[in-house]
Amino acid sequence: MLTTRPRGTLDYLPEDMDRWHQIEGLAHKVCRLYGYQQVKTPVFEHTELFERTVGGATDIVEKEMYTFQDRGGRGLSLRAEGTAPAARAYLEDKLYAQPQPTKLYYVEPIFRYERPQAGRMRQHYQFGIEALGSQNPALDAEIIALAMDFFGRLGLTGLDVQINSIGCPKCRAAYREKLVTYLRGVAESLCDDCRARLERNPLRVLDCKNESCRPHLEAAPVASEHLCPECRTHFEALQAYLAGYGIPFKINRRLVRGLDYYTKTVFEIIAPGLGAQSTVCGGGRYDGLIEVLGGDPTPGVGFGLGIERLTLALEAQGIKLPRTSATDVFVASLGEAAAARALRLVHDLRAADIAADLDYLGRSLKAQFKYADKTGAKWVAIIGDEELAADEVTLRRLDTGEQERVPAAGLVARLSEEVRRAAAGQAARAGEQAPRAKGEHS
RNA sequence: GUGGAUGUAGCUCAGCUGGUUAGAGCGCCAGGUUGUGGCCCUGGAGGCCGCGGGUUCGAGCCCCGUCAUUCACCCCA
Repeated sequence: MLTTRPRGTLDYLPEDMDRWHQIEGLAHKVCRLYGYQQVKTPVFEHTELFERTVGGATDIVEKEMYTFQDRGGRGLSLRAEGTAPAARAYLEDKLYAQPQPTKLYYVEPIFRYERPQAGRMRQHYQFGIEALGSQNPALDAEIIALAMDFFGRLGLTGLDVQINSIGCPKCRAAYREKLVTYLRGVAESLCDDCRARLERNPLRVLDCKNESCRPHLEAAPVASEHLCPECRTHFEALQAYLAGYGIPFKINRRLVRGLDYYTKTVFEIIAPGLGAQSTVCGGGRYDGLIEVLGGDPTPGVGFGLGIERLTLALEAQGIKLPRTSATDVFVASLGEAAAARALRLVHDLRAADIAADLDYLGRSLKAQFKYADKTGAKWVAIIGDEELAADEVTLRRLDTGEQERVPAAGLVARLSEEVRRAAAGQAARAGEQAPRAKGEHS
């Protein structure tokens, strides 16, 4: 083999795509229910978009971006994060001139140069939403509710919602000073990483996982207890709204997100059974971001939701989504004349929106049956000499083994009816499932 | 970037203290019925034992390097 897929990337194979389409389809559906509209932005952006918004002192910008120059000498980077491109599009494409607030979503790949591990890929997909133009805490609650609704409809349980507030630039400056003063006092007891972070990004010291730092950080001042009145009111309102949605949550006073643009609300949704990378959804408010990009002050709030981690969570809970891509009918034939007839029949079936397939390997009838069975076909239509003479086909249901002779001319109409009935049954079952899954979270 | 584990058939793995033609189960293909799937039986195809070097009469097994996978740290979805 000449080469393999690059480290930290995944091939999505046919067997994966049913689940993928259903997850993405559900994202489309839930977003429509909540009034969010889809955008697609380029896979690469000018590097400064990420440098200026995410922050130059963050790991993402310092060491994780796929950055390159194009042939015209432009400095570009593969999308390292979802919010900044969406915010850029909002400003550049003047979405602020549309009815407000602007509620957007996307399902797109993100690229970060990291060491791969469970739930971490160099290319991964995020379903993200962004609500721009309102600082109403009800919107912070809405996006959390949307995420939980989405998870609930997939049947996921045991999710843990953690929220915090890191304040606005006003209260954060005062708090930051207080924190740095405290940390300097205990600096000698902290690990090397923390001492370095103390100067560059002191808030991050708080969620250091190093055991030796823990005791010294217990007494450190936390942001949520040093909020200005506006931020405190916002945080309290968010909690009231979440309660109103019936969403259980925990306040995690050490939750600090690593991106510079966050203000006020930050949150994570953690799924059980994922190993070390257990956050399936993370986000928060970014009221200063649009200004950094050169626009008028415009508040915003959003989240990113990792599709690969979601998939791991579904597997951990044994949740299998139904197969949707199988062919409806396999047309088996015996002999050359019958094969020619089968070809025409398949053509007619497909024209009538019935998924039909046939043998291309000259296989025995038995082998054709095995193939039909393994590929998930629901029916096999058999054409042999007898059927050819009578202008009929033998139609067999593979799940029940029921078999009958039907006129060839009536096959399309007959199967159309069956396929429609099956689809209606499936829709009804899906409809029953949703409220029950949703109820498990309230 | 740091640390640990693992690389043998498409998949999951065996392979005794280095010793002749490298095995199993599942999967794939075919046959058992020249008109019928799932179960069963039989047969077949498929492996430069990740790659490169070394030790040895002899290496899948030992040593070194390298690449890849994987888990964890950092950080993130």
